[in-house]
Parts: sequence; structure tokens; C-alpha cells
Amino acid sequence: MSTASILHADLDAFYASVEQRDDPALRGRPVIVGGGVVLAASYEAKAKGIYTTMNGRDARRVCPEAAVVQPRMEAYSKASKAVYEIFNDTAPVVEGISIDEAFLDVAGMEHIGGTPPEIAARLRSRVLAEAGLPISVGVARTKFLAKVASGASKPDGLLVVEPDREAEFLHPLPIEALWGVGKVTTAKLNGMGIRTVGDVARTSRVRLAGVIGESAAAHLLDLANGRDPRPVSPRERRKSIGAQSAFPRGSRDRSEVDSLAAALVDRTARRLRAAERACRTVSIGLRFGDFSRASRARTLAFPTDQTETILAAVRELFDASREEIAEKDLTLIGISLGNLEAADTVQMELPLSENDRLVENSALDQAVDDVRARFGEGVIKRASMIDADQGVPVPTLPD
DNA sequence: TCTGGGGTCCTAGGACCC
DNA sequence: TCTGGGGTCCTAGGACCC
Repeated sequence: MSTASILHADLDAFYASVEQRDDPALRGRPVIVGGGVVLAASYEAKAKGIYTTMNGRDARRVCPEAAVVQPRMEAYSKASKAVYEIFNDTAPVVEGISIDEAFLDVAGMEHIGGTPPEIAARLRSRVLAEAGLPISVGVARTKFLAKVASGASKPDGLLVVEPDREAEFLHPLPIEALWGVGKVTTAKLNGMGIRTVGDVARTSRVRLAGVIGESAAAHLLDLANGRDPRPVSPRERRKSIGAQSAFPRGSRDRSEVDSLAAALVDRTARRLRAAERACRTVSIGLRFGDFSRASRARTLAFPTDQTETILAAVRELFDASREEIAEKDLTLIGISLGNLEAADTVQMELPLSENDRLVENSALDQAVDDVRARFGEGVIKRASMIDADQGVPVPTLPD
């Protein structure tokens, strides 16, 4: 059908590479980013058995000669922006996947940029020359194949999968190479005697579906047979914003939980407002000492970007979880804001006295006047009120 | 490998509506 | 009086990804 014109570009050991770039003393040495847990390891460290998410103490025991550096998120974010500028300069369509990884579609660029492999080679040398970072690139007909190719080319590699050699490349790989196959699905498929991508391709959909469900079966069969119609397209807007934090081990009382929750709400609400978005669903996530998890969610009648409103919802959710928290050893809490909308409709909480409740409309008018006096005429387009008895604060709808 | 912090997507059941 | 099917929204949990 078509030619291999999708690039998957993936920076190598990204955080560690930025550290080695910025500090010549680290070059050629095993480098671990992150103290408590390994966030990234240089290839020299990986060669000694260090891997991402590894416990920091174990890492230092396995590789005592490694340099351990604290993460510098701002530096990584800046480096990522510089690399993305090169991506955008290389291809008309760029789909960012994460801070260190993107798809580029270079179809139809032969006359201006050369063939896809030529474009990929030039991209690699530009990222090295201009951003000072090694990057691996896979080139193939589909996103999935390009992604697998970049992984196989690492570190600092380039791999082109020609359309007539796709099965030869893909089928010998272990099933974990398929998108959506993790520990659980691997165990299930291994139980059926399926170990490689080729094994999946040769299994009937009905047989697969019996073990992993209809939709996962169809998805895996597509990937294993080189079918992946998803186009490279710029990412949609983010669907949720969240923050989480692990608890130090040991006893904790209610006020500790409260203050950590409040800090997380403050952080996420700030990010929400900075993104000019509002949320309608507020959820909390809990993790316990035995690594079991629980979550609670609450959907508001109106979207909000107000810290106080979000915090009130979060407190309700924690109240609803009180027994669970009392019984088990709480080790992590998370806050997530979902159902995001543009922030042009926002719920605000306004105080209302018992008296006001008897004359709600005039109280609302008064509140609207107050807000306009403080923030200007234009901030409110429409305003309405809902019943506080429903546990939802009084909203206004600023423009 | 005993576990960070950020996310996405899927499933299944219940409430509610027509 | 009893009963159908389709659709949406919400919640909780789980698997997976970087």
C-alpha cells in the first residue's frame, strides 16, 4: 500500500542525557537521576543493571560508582521544547506523545526534504548538533511499527522497516512489544501458549477474545498483522489534571492527611487555572500499605476552577473514605480533576446568609454587582444560582 | 523490582430518561 | 399491570503507558 513515511522519534535516556550534556564530568559515566526512586538512568548505568522505577537504595548498591543527581524538571522541559522546535521544523504534522517522544509524518516531502530515511537521519544529526542530545528514530508505514522500530534501534540509532519486511521484523518479537500488553495480559496469553507477536497473528479472534475480551483481541490482532490506521495528528487537549504524593511510612493522623490533600488541591487548581480550563469532576485516589487502591469521584453541577470549591468536594470524598483510611495503612493520596472544559464558564462560591436565601434573586444581583465592582464589568455574562442544600455552592458564570 | 508521578482508555453496573 | 430496548451520565476499579 503506502510507503514508510511515519517517524517515531524518542530521546535516549532523556533526563540522564540532559545531565550528561550539562555536566561534562558525567559523560561516559553511569548516571542516576532521582534519589528515592530512579527516574532515569544513563546507558552506562543501564548496563550495570539500573532501570527506571528502581528503588534508589538498591540502585546505589548495584552500582556504587554511579553519579546520583537530583532531577531538574525545568531543564528537561526546556530541552524538550528545543527538540520539539526541530520536530516542527522537520515535518508538517507532529504528534507529541510525551516530554521525550513524538510521531512525525513526512509523507509527500520527497521533493523538499528527501526520502523518509534521509529526513530521519538529518533529524538525528540536527537534534545532536543543536540540542546536544542523542535521539533514536524508527521509520515505518504505521505508528506502531515506527515505535517498535525506534525502540529496537536504541541507543542512538535509526531503523527503517520497509513495508515488504514488516512481518519478518515484527513476528519474532515477544508479545510485550504490542501496545496494551502488560504483565496481566502477558500472563494470560502465555497461558494459551502465545509468546510472540507471530503467535498472536496466527490465533483466531474468537480464541483470543475468550481470554482477553472482544475489543482487546481485535486491537492486538490488528497490531500483530501490521494494521494500524491511526493517523499522526496533533494531540487533543488534556482530559484530566492531577497530582499525587506518597506518604512517608509511619503513623499519620487526620490533620496530616488534610494538609497534604489541601496542598495537592492547591497545586492542581493552579495548574488548572494556568491552562485556562475548568473541571466538573473531582476525584481522589488512595493507595494503601498492601498496594491496594481505592478511588472516589464527585461530579459537580457546574464546572469550577476555584481552589475552595474543589477543596470542599475533596473533603467530602475523604469523609466518604474515612473508614477505609482508618482500617488500612494509607501510603499515597492523589487528586485528579476531570471532565475538563474551557474556563469560560466557571463556578464561584459566594457567601449567602439565611436572610439572603429568602430573596435569592436580589442576593444574586448583589453578588454579581460585587464581582463586577472587583473584577470589571465584562467578567460576568450570565449568572445563576443553584441550591446549596444539594451540597453544591452558589455559582456564577463569568465570561 | 516491592512501587514515583504524571496520564489514557476500558469495563461494568446503576440511575434515569424516552 | 407488566414489560422492552436504547441511550446517556456517573462511579469504581483495573490495565497500561512514559
